[in-house]
Amino acid sequence: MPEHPDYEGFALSKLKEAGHRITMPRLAVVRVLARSERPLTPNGIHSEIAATGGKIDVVSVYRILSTLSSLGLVHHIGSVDAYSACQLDTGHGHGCEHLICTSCGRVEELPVADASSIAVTDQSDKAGFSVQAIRVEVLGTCPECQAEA
Amino acid sequence: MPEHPDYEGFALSKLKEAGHRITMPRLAVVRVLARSERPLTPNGIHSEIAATGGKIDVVSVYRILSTLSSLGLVHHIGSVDAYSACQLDTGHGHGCEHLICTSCGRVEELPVADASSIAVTDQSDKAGFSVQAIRVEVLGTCPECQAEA
DNA sequence: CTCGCTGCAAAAAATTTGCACATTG
DNA sequence: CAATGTGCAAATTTTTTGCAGCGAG
Repeated sequence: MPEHPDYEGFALSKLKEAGHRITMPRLAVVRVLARSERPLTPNGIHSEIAATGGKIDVVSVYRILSTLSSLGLVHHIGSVDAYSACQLDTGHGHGCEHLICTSCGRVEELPVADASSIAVTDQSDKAGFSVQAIRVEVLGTCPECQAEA
Repeated sequence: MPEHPDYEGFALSKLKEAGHRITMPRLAVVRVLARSERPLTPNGIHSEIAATGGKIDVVSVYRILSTLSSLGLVHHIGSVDAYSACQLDTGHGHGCEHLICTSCGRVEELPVADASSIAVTDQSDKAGFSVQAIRVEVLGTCPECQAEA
């Protein structure tokens, strides 16, 4: 049950669109990200690929992540210092919200409903701040983990 | 014009309160953080102290940051991978919002007005998610930098 | 005095860079 | 065939750990 319906296709077309080549290492990274329910570190991605019989250098993982990142295809999640596939159209310039379960580590990605309002709403004295992007990380416990407890 | 009125006093009493000793290295780190308008990396803090004639090992900076962090006295800002002084009372368990100017690097810290509502409001289907903490990073341009442009 | 904290030395981990070769389009 | 991207080796940078001695309370 991949978190992203067709992240692979989505990512590959974005890559092409940006004039990048579809290579095996890139495919491998994209696939691993697509299937992972939790954010992965560069090392995690590398081992994941290795575990699946794939062969790729960690260095390439870094480079590929950086490429994907510039295309908005992955998000670096600060609070856990790892990367997660991102399929939201970042075209509208806002950002997205991550629900991070501190128990199972799973990450849900959601569009920030009304990005700029978060910033502006609660502080009228900061209203002059022009919002380019927003990143929201919500740490907590997902329903499943609550049930287990 | 320190961003934090009396961060030094605030931090020191929090440290004591938690049974920690007030040492010179800790004082130095707290002061640098209090006076910095932008988030600093461990290295940045170290050089800043050195520049002021202070003498401290980077290792200590790491350890001190970790202590301060556990007391909620500093926040690690993911999108810039640096630390910023934090004076908000984190007692209410929510979190805080950072306005980060991508032009000058300055950071404003604000309490998240209605933390859980951010998460719950915009996705009723995720309502089962129990929120422990929220981190919001708003990237954009501050009024001053807009004026300059 | 005593225990916590620091500095120093060193190890471990993470990230970046240079370059020759392989591969995609 | 012509870039572009990869692997490998190695350098850098960042972060962690162990331990003996200093110093705050």
